[in-house]
Amino acid sequence: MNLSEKNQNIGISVSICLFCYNDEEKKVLTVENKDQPFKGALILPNKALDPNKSLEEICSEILFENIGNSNIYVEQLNAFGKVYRHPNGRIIDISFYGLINLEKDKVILNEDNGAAFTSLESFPEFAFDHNDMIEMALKRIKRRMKYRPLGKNLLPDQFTMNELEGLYASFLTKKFDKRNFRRRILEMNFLREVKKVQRNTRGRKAILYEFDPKKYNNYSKTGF
Amino acid sequence: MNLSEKNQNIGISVSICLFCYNDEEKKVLTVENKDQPFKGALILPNKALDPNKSLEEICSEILFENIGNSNIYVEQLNAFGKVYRHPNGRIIDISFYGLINLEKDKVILNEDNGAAFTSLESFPEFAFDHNDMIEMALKRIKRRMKYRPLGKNLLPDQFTMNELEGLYASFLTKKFDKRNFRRRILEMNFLREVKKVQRNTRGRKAILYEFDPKKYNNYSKTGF
DNA sequence: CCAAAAGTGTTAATCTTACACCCATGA
DNA sequence: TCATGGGTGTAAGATTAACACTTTTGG
Repeated sequence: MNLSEKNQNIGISVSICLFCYNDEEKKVLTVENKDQPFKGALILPNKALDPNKSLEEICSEILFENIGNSNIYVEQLNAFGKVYRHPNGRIIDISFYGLINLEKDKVILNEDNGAAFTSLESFPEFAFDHNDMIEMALKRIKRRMKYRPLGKNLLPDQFTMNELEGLYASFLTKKFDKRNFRRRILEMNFLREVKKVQRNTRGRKAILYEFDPKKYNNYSKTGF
Repeated sequence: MNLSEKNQNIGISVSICLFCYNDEEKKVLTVENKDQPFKGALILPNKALDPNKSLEEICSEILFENIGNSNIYVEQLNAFGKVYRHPNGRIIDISFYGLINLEKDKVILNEDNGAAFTSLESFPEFAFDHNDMIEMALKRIKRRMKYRPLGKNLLPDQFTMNELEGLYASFLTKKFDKRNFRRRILEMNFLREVKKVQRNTRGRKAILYEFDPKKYNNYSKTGF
């Protein structure tokens, strides 16, 4: 392939499925579509690729523009390239997904863009093929959880075992047995007990845990 | 994003890691690079994306041009998009991987392109980032094998248990215990015993098996 | 008859699953 | 004191892993 072949008149956009876990629900960062077609529709934040920037740089820009924080780890999901996926012409979308915690990670939602974290419990409808992207991202996370720990990016620094269980239940869409869950997670040995003060809540106070960064990262890289 | 943003002067290419399993080795389809830079170097077959064709259509064309057969199932691997990955300018490569059997699938290697199946046992060096692509594809296959059966596309219609074991050992880069392997595979119940005539070979004749298409396909879709 | 490759079972250890009650706290 | 949510152990069943010899066949 040489330079003359480069000018193919195909657009490339980058989009991000950024998930958080809040109020015991999983949510995704959405913006309001500003252009035709589907003006006003719910879409994933996205941006045209700049020839001089890497895919990851564009991700950072998307994040900065919509939540005022670009320091979020993302992974590539898929290139969506159907000929007729975008009514305005041929646009290939390279999508990424990432995870965030709304307390730990500073987030300032860009109101001009209609940026918001939208709950997925009620199956919102997105324009274009953005529903497919979200579905694929959730599948990918689900699969990934069988190999690697999840939670560091989604939970606050300290959390209870029940919060972690809720997170797992939500992303794996399955219920756990409290005792078995607790045992299995603790056996993996990437959690550290902190102290016994939990925020004011009814009932018995829960033990707080935090991730042991070294062990968590090891498992994160190499899998269980 | 509107049409005016489309002309970004970024090239898009599609490339394929097409694996086969032959002579008890895994091999990948390679061609000779015809252009500068790295003229003559070993590369993966690839082609510029045409604005009016889907990614999958381009895959078919690549396959047809290099092995004379476009009827090969491929899956998307990754978009490789580093700014400096290609010395001639900004080219995003969307890579796919697929599996083939050289007896079952008619293959006519395009000699003009230097098309060949190159063994991976000796760790050949490729130009550009094509080594990364192969490595990622092999990792992907490895991971996939934990959920889904492998073999239908790689083996002849009828095969022995030892051939299947060799294939698994090769792609998972680990040795198996004959007895345990046999038991586990048979328990999964997607194999059918055929008859006891095996091609002339030293030693005892082996039982031939074939995949039960329905059960194999079910597992292939839904995983174990 | 022997070299080469195919085929075959059992046991111990580990992992998974199911299951129900007591504990600490704040209102 | 009671309602709320947190915390705990065990046993049966399933799965996995380790292990070595016999069978069939062609040369």
